[in-house]
Amino acid sequence: MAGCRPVRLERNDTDMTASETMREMLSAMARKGWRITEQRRTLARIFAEHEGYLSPKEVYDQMNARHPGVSLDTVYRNLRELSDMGVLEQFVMMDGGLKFRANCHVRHHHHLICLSCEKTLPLEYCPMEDRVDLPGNYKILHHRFEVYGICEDCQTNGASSAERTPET
Amino acid sequence: MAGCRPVRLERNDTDMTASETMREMLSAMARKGWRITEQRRTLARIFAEHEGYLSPKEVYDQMNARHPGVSLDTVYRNLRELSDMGVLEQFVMMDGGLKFRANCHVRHHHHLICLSCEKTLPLEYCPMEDRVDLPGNYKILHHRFEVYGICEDCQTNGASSAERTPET
DNA sequence: TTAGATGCAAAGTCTTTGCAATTTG
DNA sequence: CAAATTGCAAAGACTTTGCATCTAA
Repeated sequence: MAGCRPVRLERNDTDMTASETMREMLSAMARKGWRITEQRRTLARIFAEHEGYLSPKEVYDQMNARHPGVSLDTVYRNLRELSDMGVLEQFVMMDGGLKFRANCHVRHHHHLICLSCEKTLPLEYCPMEDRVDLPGNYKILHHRFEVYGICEDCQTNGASSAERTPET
Repeated sequence: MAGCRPVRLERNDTDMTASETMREMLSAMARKGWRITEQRRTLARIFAEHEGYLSPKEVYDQMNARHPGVSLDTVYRNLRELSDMGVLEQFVMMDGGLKFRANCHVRHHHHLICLSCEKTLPLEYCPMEDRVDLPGNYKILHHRFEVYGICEDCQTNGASSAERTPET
């Protein structure tokens, strides 16, 4: 998907188009034996076309715009199930809010996240690869690395609307 | 505080004792013009004596044990205000749950967190120091780096009680 | 046809707020 | 004493659940 290209690669080196992404999402659902309902098709389209994270509410709003009448709980159900099966990445923002995005599973990476518009840019670098000096007696299971900032567009447009200081 | 020593230093190289930590917390409150109530004294003691994170509910339980009759909303109020003023570090766990700990403000660092008992070990390493190749057009504001695992004690004791897979 | 998906309404969890009563300095 | 702090109860935000109805395969 568009938001998934590694930093400093040209735009279309490894990109999937939105429709490729959408096809992938739908076939993942099908592989799981899911029925492809109108809503799920719409859901897939929304994430395929959006680079970055969306909150349940934002997804709900976009669903309603394109496919009026959906209910918020169905959106929640589908988001949860899709992230359980790895099609979406779930994410807890620093203020505790939930977010989802189409999963960039090309390779392990981290994100640079715009605090204003919440678009994300992948970072190829992973601090776990060799730098960290970890105690040997821990069984290491996960890690988390994110960088937060304001992207160029948002700096220019003074679009500080959604900008907020993370609470952590 | 005890949990604040950097990895691989001997236990008492840079430690503050619990009572030193407590004194610091109380004087920070006083500097802010706060009244030192029994509850706040108890709160300070709890965090001074605990290495690692505590949820609001855990704090509430410990408060009740030592000083019966506190109300949960007062605990929330004090936790929020203390972390606003930097005496406590607030933290959103990967499942969205809030946690607090006495602030190790000795120097910038990150944490290795046990998923079972939630004790934390500070990591001196910071990925932002030189390694990451960030785009120049972002205004970088924050970052977050945590490593999750199971500590030796919890591996030994099979104390997998609280162990859960983070949802992110 | 029928198992799976949805909408509705209700319940749950966690956190915050308003206000009167209490306590600290 | 005066102002800050607390407890209580209620409201809020967000998410999940139960169940009858509907629908994709």
